[in-house]
Amino acid sequence: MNAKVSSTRRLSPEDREKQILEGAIKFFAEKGFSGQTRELALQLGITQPLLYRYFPTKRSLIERVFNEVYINKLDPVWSEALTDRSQPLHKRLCDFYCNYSEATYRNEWIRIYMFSALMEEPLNKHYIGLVEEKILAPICIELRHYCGLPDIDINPIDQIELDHVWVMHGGLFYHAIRKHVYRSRVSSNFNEIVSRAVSTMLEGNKAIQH
Amino acid sequence: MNAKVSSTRRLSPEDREKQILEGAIKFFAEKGFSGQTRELALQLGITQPLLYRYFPTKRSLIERVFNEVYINKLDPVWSEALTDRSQPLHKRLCDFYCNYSEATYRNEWIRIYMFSALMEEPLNKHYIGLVEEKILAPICIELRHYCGLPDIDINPIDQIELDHVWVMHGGLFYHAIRKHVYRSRVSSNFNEIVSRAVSTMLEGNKAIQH
DNA sequence: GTTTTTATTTATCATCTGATAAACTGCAGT
DNA sequence: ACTGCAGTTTATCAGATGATAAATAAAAAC
Repeated sequence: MNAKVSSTRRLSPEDREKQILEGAIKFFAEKGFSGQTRELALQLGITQPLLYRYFPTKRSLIERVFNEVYINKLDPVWSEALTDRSQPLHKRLCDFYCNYSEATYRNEWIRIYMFSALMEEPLNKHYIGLVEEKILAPICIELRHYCGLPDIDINPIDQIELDHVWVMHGGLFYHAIRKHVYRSRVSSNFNEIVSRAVSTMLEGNKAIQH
Repeated sequence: MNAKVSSTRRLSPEDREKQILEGAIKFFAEKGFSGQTRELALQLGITQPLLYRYFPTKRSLIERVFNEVYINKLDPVWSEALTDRSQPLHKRLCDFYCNYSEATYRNEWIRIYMFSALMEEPLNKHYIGLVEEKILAPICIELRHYCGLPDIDINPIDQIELDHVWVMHGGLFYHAIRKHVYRSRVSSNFNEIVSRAVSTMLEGNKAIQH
């Protein structure tokens, strides 16, 4: 039954580093950053000092984990597609959340993100800024256009407007939190959830016209 | 400037226990449960072994923290008021989230909740069950009635329907996560956010009638 | 005022934990 | 087959960390 877990064979430095990094992602996603190097090594089937041949400190390994998980996961094409008015807004939003969720609503991504946020890692604030600038502000603008409200040139987007869009965005993100952090039973058909949430948001906003 | 922090005076056991418990709530909310007893003691202005006179183990202190923060925070009156059809649903939902958020969208509550969820504490699953049963399922029922859809007796509430309501609920909860976990700047006028989210949700659902 | 009680501190333990150094071993080059 | 390089392990350290026992001191009891 494959009892030998890719055991203590000699690997090339590149392979070993990659193996450690990927193992560390899984490990820290599960245990948080206070997880211990010995337990990580055990899980990798190597000895603990070997980690220090590839990463000078535990902290440096954690920072490599951040890079690996968060670098270049937001494709700028997606946010450009958000503003392509040749497509109906409902479709644009559904497509966007389909792509976005596939990239980020993953177990390791979500859990490491929450751990890092609780630990006040700068990663979090940086990422939030990106989300507001590249995703939520564009959605606000498109939403105004959809509802026939004044353009951004007339009055700029304010905090209340941004927070209103955050409710849908956060609500969808929260689906991933429920799945990967709470480990609740959630409906697997996420596209259906997105489609309903987007429809409701669009029709609701059109109806109430604040 | 009150440099002496309620210093090393002798306190009655009740007062000391209360002081430790309240300090522990603040402390663990900030550092997570891997925060160290010596640092907690320092923050309280007492020595570390004194903690062990009042709590046999660190774990027992953590469990007292859970009790203190989460016991009886959900007033059953709120969920009853949700189903009182003599009031318009919009008002009922706004009132509910106003009360609910005041009780739970607090720094210590939110942060300890996220820490405990990531650590797979049973607290979390228990609480989620309560939310679905006492809050979200009733909202689903009221929403059907509001939209003129078939009653619960005809077809029961399914996972998709629950998840749809979770999007608004989670979106509002996520506001508190942004504030207390991410520590982002959020608009302070939460009632306005709630009112808009509820209006949008109600009108949107009426409009699309899935 | 003396004694007793008990809240609190000091001193300390055993284990854990990140990190280092030296020994070992598989493999490439000759 | 021998040699040397480099990937890996064993042994170990120093400081941290949860927990305990004995000593101290403030308040209560007499």
